[in-house]
Amino acid sequence: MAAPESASVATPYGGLSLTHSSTVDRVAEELRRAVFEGELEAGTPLREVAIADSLGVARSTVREALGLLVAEGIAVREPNRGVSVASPDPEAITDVVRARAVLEVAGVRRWASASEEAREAVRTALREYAAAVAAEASYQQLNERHLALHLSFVGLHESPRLVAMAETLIAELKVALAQIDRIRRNAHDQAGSHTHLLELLDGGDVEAAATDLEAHLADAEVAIREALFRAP
Amino acid sequence: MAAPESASVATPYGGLSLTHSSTVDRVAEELRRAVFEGELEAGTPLREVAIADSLGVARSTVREALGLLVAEGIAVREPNRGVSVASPDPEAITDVVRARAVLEVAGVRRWASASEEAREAVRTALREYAAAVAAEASYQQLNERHLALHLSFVGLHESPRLVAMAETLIAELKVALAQIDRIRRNAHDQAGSHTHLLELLDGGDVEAAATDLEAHLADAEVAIREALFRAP
DNA sequence: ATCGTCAGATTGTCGGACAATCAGTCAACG
DNA sequence: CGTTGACTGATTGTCCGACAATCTGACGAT
Repeated sequence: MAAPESASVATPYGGLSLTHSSTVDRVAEELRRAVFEGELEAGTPLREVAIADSLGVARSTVREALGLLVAEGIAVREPNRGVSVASPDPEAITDVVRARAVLEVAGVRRWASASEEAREAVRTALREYAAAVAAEASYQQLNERHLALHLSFVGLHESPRLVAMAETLIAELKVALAQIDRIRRNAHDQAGSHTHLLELLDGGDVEAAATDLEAHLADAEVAIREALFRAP
Repeated sequence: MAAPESASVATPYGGLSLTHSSTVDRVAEELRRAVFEGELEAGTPLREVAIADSLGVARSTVREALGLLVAEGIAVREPNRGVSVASPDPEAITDVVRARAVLEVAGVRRWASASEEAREAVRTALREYAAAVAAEASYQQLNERHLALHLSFVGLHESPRLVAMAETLIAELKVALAQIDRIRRNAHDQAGSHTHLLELLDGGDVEAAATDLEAHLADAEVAIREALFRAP
């Protein structure tokens, strides 16, 4: 069903794109990076003026960037008290994991009816994760790949909005993970578990894969909670 | 598990609250209202200065409010071209309905394991919807109650984040519905269908309810699409 | 028909300003 | 001794004015 080209030829410039990076975006990106890499501890207040002249931008610009972080759940704003890095409490962890479980498990259940493209995305995400594990990559690399794999499960829905939601959930989770970065989680012996999951999927046993994933998420939740809230 | 009160008595002020309404919030709320009530057609550009001195506030305040609307999917921002009311295209409708289906159906499937509180919320939502139908309430009233009912399905997850997500999805949908408000959808002969669904749930046949809901959403999608994109 | 160029409008960003609110201190008071 | 009230400094919420960069549309030149 080709769209009727308005006379003349179709333009051959379909493959071009240009990323418009506004100052606000760059500020927000820098703040995200600082949070995810643990430079900014949870609960740290993000002072507008301090950030502004630290980055050489106007306060209004910083304000707008902070609004973005708040919308993404990376930071929280208290009226007249400013915004600070979100400090994950136990309920938040539970809720995020539960929400993720809904999105990811439902995605996995769609495995059979998903597009081959989406399925292939899962496979490559797993490959890259496994490669990072084998190469004993940095903790942050592992995290990144691991979460990307989970995101690819949601991608099986082929719904941009569901993926966007999963992304903000994962962003919130990354704030928590950044806190236990130093504690050096023992995690990431999980590569095998994920491989098993994919085998189940390719073998057609979707239900087993779904329950597997659910168990994995439940495990992850208690692991994170213990690392965070059983502090010395 | 009562929290250990730090000596002395527990404060008897638990039931107090105070809603801090910033100017930004009020501006955003006014804009939402205008969009949902059809005063602002889809695609209408939201000029910062015009809104600013129309409401008697500063431009920066309006900018921040617009940022909120964009984050909620009610409006879209194009770089250097400002923000305008989101104009739903067919893909967006499909995607929103698909995402809703995932959240709502998964919620309904949790009926048995949900808290009695959440289940009761569904029942009262249905009652209020039915009452509105019986009273031949205004089109907007019906819409409001109908969507509240669907939101209560998501509430069965008892996950604040999933509910928040469903709310933004519904907000996006309301923009579309505002467009066909004038066209006076025939809809809302659906009260019976929902009552049937609840009977299935209370009877324990969760699966039947889930497939019912799925069918209902699919119907709604084509209805909306036809009303929107088969213009005279 | 395509390409410069120009004027007008609008956004993106800046800088400064001020009242309102908040956290902390500390003295006064019952 | 615990509560209250007043003071100070810091920070946010909001406003105002300004300017460069960018988009839109028209107009004329090639």
